[in-house]
Amino acid sequence: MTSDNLQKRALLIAGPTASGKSALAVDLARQWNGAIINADASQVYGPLRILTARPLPGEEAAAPHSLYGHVAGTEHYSVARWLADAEREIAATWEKGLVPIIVGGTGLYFRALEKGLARVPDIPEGIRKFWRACSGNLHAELLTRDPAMAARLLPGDRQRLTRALEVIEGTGRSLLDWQRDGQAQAPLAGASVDRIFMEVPRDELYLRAEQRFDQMMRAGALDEVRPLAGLDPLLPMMKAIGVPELLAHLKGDIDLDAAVARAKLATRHYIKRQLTWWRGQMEHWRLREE
RNA sequence: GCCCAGGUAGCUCAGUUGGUAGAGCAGCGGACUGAAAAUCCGCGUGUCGGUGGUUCAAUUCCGCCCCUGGGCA
Repeated sequence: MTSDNLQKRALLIAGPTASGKSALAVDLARQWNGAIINADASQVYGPLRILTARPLPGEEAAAPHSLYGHVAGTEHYSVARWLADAEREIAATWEKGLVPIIVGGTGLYFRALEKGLARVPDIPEGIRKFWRACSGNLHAELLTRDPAMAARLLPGDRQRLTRALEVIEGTGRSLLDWQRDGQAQAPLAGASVDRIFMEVPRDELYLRAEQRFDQMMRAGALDEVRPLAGLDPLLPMMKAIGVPELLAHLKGDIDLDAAVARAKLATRHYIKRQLTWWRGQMEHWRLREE
């Protein structure tokens, strides 16, 4: 029996943070004979077990889990790396005759999974570092090198301007052209896909997220963050909710209550952005009331 | 009880030499192609504590009352 003879299936579960995705994933993994694959950008980082609400060892034992905590905190993970990892895990899951259940809250990852991602060559490290460190007027720089791309970006959006600049310099072509070339990988093409978006009233979500942060504090979030103090604050892991806030407290800049309040606020803002993403980009998802 | 300082947006406050008011934060809406738990953009009518008076006009000036904080007794 080969996998070609079977209808390939996949289940996608998405939703804002604290909406109960992980628990549902485990339930469905048992029912469907599934294997859970993480689609949450921060949960990939090894050092952040508590603060990213990664599944507990007991939960991980209940069904196969992958792409959780498999990246070092000093690495620059990315959508492209995740997509490659996910593609590999999905294929391996199908090989074993299991149903991949992709669970997470990172909208961009799901977008890449379903619609693919432009195939842009790797940018030399030196070029990436240069633009990330550049403190000048990035929009003006881009305007002279790649006006078409500059026209699509706002002057304040340094992150996207940085990306556009490194691509035009590193490849000699506009990111716009790379994107127009079409999307390369689309691991789920040809598979039968079910999509679930966790629908929870916003007030309820905000409340749960705040309670969950208190639990994280009790579980030792401060100790989890303490060893990270010397790392480059520009590393993606260092921007995970709770990390900058708790580090600021450990440095003595703010008291603990203020740090906790800020982290909770950051979580609410994040939830709001997640809801906006799915409203705008993922209308084809079916809602599930939890 | 007396004196002083305040009572303006959900919160912290600014302001109007009298022509009914605006910042930050919160909140809300939006964008999103290799950092995405990231990065960015947009949205400000509220009995200006209450009530009487002066005035063409009061949130602004005056009287009284209520509330809050501080001080004196």
